[in-house]
Amino acid sequence: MIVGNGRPNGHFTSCDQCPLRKRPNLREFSAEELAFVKTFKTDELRVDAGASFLREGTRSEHLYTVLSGWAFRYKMLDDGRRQILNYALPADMLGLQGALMNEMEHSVEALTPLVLCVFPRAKLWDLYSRLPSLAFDITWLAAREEQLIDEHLVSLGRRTAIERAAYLLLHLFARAEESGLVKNGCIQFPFTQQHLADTLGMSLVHTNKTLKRLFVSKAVRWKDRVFEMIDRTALSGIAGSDFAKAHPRPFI
Amino acid sequence: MIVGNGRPNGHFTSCDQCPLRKRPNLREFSAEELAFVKTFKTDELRVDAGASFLREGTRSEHLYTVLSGWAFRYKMLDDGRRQILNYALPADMLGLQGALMNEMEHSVEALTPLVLCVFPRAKLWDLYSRLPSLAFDITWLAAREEQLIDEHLVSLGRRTAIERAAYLLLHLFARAEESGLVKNGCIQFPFTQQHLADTLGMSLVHTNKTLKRLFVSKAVRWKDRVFEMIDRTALSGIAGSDFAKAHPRPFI
DNA sequence: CGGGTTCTTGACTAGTTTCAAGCAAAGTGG
DNA sequence: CCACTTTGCTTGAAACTAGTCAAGAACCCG
Repeated sequence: MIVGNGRPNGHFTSCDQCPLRKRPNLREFSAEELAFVKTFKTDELRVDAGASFLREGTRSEHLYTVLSGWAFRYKMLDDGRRQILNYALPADMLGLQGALMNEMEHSVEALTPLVLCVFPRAKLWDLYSRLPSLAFDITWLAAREEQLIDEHLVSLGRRTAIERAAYLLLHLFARAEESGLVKNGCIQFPFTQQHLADTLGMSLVHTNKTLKRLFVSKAVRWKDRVFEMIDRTALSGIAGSDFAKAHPRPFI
Repeated sequence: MIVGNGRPNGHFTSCDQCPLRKRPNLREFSAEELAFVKTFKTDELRVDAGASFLREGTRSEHLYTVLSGWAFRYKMLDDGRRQILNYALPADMLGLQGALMNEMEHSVEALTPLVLCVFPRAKLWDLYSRLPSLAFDITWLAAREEQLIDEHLVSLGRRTAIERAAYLLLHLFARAEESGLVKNGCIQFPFTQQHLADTLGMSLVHTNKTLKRLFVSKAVRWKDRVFEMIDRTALSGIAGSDFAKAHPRPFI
């Protein structure tokens, strides 16, 4: 396994022209907020796919926001069993836990090449005392993350294998869509089946067989790393539920 | 199922003499914080065991802190399958999600008779703008809740039935201990096996058989609603991991 | 064109649910 | 105070679901 190997970055996207700001579902900053965030962001980090840049048991000096790419949060048991907790896409915040608690209780690995905004944990208190609106946003992001995991917990605890798989695909697709990564129903999918298996809490073999059952239903296609949503309604039917339209959300 | 039926309460524990404040692991308030919290708490609510006082899909006008008793957060699928997400004990905050998002995405039910401090959601913004230290605490509480669920997710996804059961008992015992509910290794346990089954993501029957396997190992005893931890090390061994000593924590 | 990773498949085994039934304790009402 | 009902716990057997093992195919990279 590759150890986190971020390297500092020559150029540096200014928050003024943050590409995420253009997204319609992200809330706008006030001038004051923008000014603060510009000082809050001290660096930009690029991480190779497969590298873990936050690790369970370590303290993190920083908070990150994903600028581009996919990452995933995971935990490992001593004997190597891995559980993927959730995925992170552009505008998602990572490492908050390490900034608030003493140590990270999970690791984060880049699934694709990743660009991150770096915020020093030391300035977090500044943010809370000077920009309550941003403090509120951070709490909002933490609450939303919890909500996603709650839903995931229901899947692992109470959904059947095929419901679970369908639900996960629906979830990932919806989030990718929110991030503008979907082009006429298609999306570049960076997962291996092992990733999905470790997310679904199933073995690789059983995941493979379950996905195959899903594919014969013709609701989705997944070939050569490209995932296509063909019949979302059908997939929702298999999953047993669908997602509410995403509300506007904050980011930092 | 009983609908939330809290009734207003004649007497009202003042924050000055909050019984939780005495607990050594809870952080002390400054005079300013205490003064604010006294105005923040507008009511006290008593809920009968078995009543759901927060419900998925509704908006909650309030935030709650558990003063005494046990509650649990859960989600239900359309066909009645239930997944318990986590438990709440004294000093834990509930309903934060509803205060930040539009609607609750889970329900909360009282497991025992419950006493709750009531905070109006409308004043939350006040708190964020005037008391950044408390805002920080709320974020901390949200992050901790997420951490607990992360761990639970690992259990459901990657632990075997007996590891899962052992881990859950260890978890519940540790939290009860933190709350001062344990007296020489014994604790009044308000769960039925159905609760544990819905937490562990297993059927009632299999939960029963798994617990039995645990009991013959003599690491724990559970008779007549009293749970006794006999050999914590042995139980940790079965679970495959134990808990770090709890750090001091905030509450509101 | 290797050599590695990822995907697929079948056969077998282990783990889990479902069904069904019985028992014990606690609560209810005549 | 005693049927009677309800709730929770326990057990065994049968059916089903998921994991493990093993091996081959497909794909990707240098």
